[in-house]
Amino acid sequence: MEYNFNDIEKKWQDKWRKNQTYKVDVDASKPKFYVLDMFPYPSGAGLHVGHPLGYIASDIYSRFKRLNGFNVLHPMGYDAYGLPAEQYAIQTGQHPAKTTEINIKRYREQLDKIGFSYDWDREVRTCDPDYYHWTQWAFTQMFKHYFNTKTQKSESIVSLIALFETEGNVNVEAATSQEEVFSAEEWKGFDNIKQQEILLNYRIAFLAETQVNWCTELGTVLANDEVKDGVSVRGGFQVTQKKMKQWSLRVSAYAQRLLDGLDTLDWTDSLKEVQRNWIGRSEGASVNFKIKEHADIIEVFTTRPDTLYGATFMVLAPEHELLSQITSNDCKEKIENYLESVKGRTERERIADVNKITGEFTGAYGINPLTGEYLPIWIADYVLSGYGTGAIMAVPGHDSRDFAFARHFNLPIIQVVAKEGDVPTDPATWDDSYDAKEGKMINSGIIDGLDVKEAITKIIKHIEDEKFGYGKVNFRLRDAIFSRQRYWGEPFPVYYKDGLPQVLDDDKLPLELPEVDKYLPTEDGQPPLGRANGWETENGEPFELNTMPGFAGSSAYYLRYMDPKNSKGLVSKEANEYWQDVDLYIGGTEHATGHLVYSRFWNKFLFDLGYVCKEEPFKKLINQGMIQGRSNFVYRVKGSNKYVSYNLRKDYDVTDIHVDVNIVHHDVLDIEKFKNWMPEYKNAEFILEDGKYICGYAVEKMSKSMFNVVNPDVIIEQYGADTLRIYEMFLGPLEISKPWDTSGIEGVHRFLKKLWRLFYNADGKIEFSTEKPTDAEQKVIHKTIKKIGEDIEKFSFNTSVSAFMICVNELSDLKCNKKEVLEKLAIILSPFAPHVAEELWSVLGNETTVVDALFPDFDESYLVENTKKYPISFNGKVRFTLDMPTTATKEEIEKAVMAHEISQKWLDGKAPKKVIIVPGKIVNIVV
RNA sequence: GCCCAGAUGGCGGAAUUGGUAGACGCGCUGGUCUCAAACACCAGUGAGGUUACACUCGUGCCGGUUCGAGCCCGGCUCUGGGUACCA
Repeated sequence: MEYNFNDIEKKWQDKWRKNQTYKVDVDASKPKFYVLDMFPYPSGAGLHVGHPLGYIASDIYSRFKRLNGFNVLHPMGYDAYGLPAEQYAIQTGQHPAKTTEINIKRYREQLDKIGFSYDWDREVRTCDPDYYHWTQWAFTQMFKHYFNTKTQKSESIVSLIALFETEGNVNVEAATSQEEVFSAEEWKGFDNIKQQEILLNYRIAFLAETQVNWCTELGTVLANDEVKDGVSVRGGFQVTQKKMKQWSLRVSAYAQRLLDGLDTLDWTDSLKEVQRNWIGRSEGASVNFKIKEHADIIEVFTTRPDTLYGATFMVLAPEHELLSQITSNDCKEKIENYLESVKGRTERERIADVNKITGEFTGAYGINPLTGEYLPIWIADYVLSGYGTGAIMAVPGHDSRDFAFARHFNLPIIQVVAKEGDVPTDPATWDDSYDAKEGKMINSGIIDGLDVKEAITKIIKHIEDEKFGYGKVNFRLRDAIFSRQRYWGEPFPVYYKDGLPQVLDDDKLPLELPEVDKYLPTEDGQPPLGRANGWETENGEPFELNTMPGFAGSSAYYLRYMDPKNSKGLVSKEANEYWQDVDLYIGGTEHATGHLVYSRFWNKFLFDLGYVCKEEPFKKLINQGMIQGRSNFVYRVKGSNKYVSYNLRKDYDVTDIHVDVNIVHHDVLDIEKFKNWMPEYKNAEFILEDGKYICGYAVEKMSKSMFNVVNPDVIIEQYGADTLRIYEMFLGPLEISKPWDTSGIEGVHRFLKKLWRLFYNADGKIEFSTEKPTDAEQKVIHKTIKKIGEDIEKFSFNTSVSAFMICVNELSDLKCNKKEVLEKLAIILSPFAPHVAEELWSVLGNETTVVDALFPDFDESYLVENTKKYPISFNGKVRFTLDMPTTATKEEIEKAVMAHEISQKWLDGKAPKKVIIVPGKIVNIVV
């Protein structure tokens, strides 16, 4: 029998399905292992060969763990809500649920062909009411809790109300936007509306005014990356900054815990670093500045309170709330002009434009609390309203942005820190500020002469004693805006009573997404849900019109997989306590900040409430690299329909044209296929080299427009899923980006055919021997078992594939057909090539599936070498090799080396200066 | 700008973490088989050099440490990714 991969793969996929080979359940008799892929958004384009890379890696690891006796949870599902489906719905009128369903079906067909070991009974879809029931439920829980900063935990809003009733909010330490202080008596005196407004300031899920990029034409809020040059990327419509009531999640409350948790995780340092930067903890002080001739106070956050004596001006964000009150009459016009000029710019644009220094003087002065000096107050868009207090004290001597600003507007610069050993110089002569946090304080009153660290401690104490500020830790991490003006997302389980939001009771969940006539905003600018008929409670209270964002459904899906059919809760206690957390999570780097911050937050919240037993959801995480496309080009001679081959193109004036990589083989163009590819090439003429048309190539993003997309289905049809799986791994290290070039796949395919011939003789008959393997055969297989086991644990799958090739090459050379050896080979190969391994395992006479076999142990005794080929080098250059017994002593080795004739040549009669012998490694002789 | 990762044959990539650079595969060259092709198999393949050896050079660039550096240290160049005036 030939290696007929199509039949074999279909046969085993059917059997696995029929026998429910990959179904898993809680099983206390076995240790658990949870392997998770980042679930995909099912796009209309289907999968290309880049997508399954991570899935194949995780599948190999899952199968390996199962062979080692673990009960492996390895599920898959779909992140089914998303913008493309909604856009398509707007264009075609088709319900996004319908197109999503079609896309999912296509994804499933493609995934099934690759032979994954997913337990499909556990599939989840974020758009399924049985699933988003629990997304909505989690939201209602967030509505019903607040974050106690003293205990660093989320606690019930009911307990908060009890506190208010006994002592007001004076002693409450909470993550809140509430500023007004009230007593118990006052609280009791407030009416229900006032009380609800106050509570909203404490809830983890809260409604707040937020600055958003509003696009009137599209009737929606846009993300920063959907806006460019003040207009929407899609459509080019005007975008303005607008304040809107939006649901937000108080993610920032968890900033410290999100930071601390990183230390417990087995993630790469670079990924942890990205998260740390995103959370952005900084220590410093909050300082209050009085304003000349005004009662108001400007609160400022600084990480350098030590430089307070060096502050020479202040800067407010253009959005600062005190701006209109403090602006002097003669400056009003200029300030308004300035505000007009920055209005259209998004935060990202303001930040990105480093070279353009803009700002305007308000006419007001702050008062330095230490010196009583007047500091002119400016506004500038380099100060952001979303960070700190939206106001800074500017210390141009020791902050490079302040320095640039001071230079540009001719503001004074004072030196207050001098580098150890340096004499103070005139800042007017400086090219840049001195930002380093080291040196001695000068010109600094009570902290003069101290070094920076001491100065910070002392000045904070002073600020606190004098009551114009306090030491403070600030975070960059902001609360997550949770409202979207879209149709295709989870509806909020929220209705409005007297204009105030209330959440639905648990027994009213899920609140299902209603039908609408069009997927567009209403005429008066309401979100699409404004079109739904009867979108209100039984009592006529209107439901929320916004829907939830993409990250809502992906924040707890790993928990749902543990218990996907549970109608009583997100996950049962039993299932959660068994599966606990994700042992291995594989996905792309693009989720390094968004998804991985939000789901950690979500999980910590559920942990506080006692619904999950682990505080961190993803123990180990690996980012797979991107598969890039490898594009091919043809070269058209300008002004003609003639195409010149790659190496001849220099003699002509040519245009590079992308050509479909699927009609190019080893960079040779299939001319007939090219002529039929598009009508314009029908009558193309060619200038060939050696009778062939050679194409050029380039590594680019894999995309339709580059004609370099390769579909896994096509590869599978031609070479089989096992070849695809192995080739994807063989391309290079998992974490690294690398180009896809179908050319190399034949080597992998040849390897599988060669493997097949170890089992089948020249007549195509299965033939194996039950005799004991020879030592040479044992050595080959045991060496491979060892290498494969180690490589899989290191996720070094490309080197495992080489090891398999070497193993098959060596067994072929030995003409080995011993059952004992072949059987072990089938098992260790099965995670990589499950179909062919299963087939070969079964033809050896096994009745059970190879999936349930035991990964063989290797026997060290077969691996012992008794001779070592020593490289003998002179002055570090290898001149010859010498076989010595591994037991040889240094003295014996030296004697043998010195006696060798080539040594005599290199010694040239001289005595060696030094002889270095590392037993088992090398010999080096210094002459 | 900052952070992270990387740079090794014609190509994808190996290298036990300081010890024979280029495993494995692709491609290419020659050969066997075949009427021919495909498949398969065998041999060769970093550059220079030689009939063949010998030998010389060689892991982005410059310098250093070491008996010995692709790997460690200092400085630079380039590429990819992330991030963004975060006070």
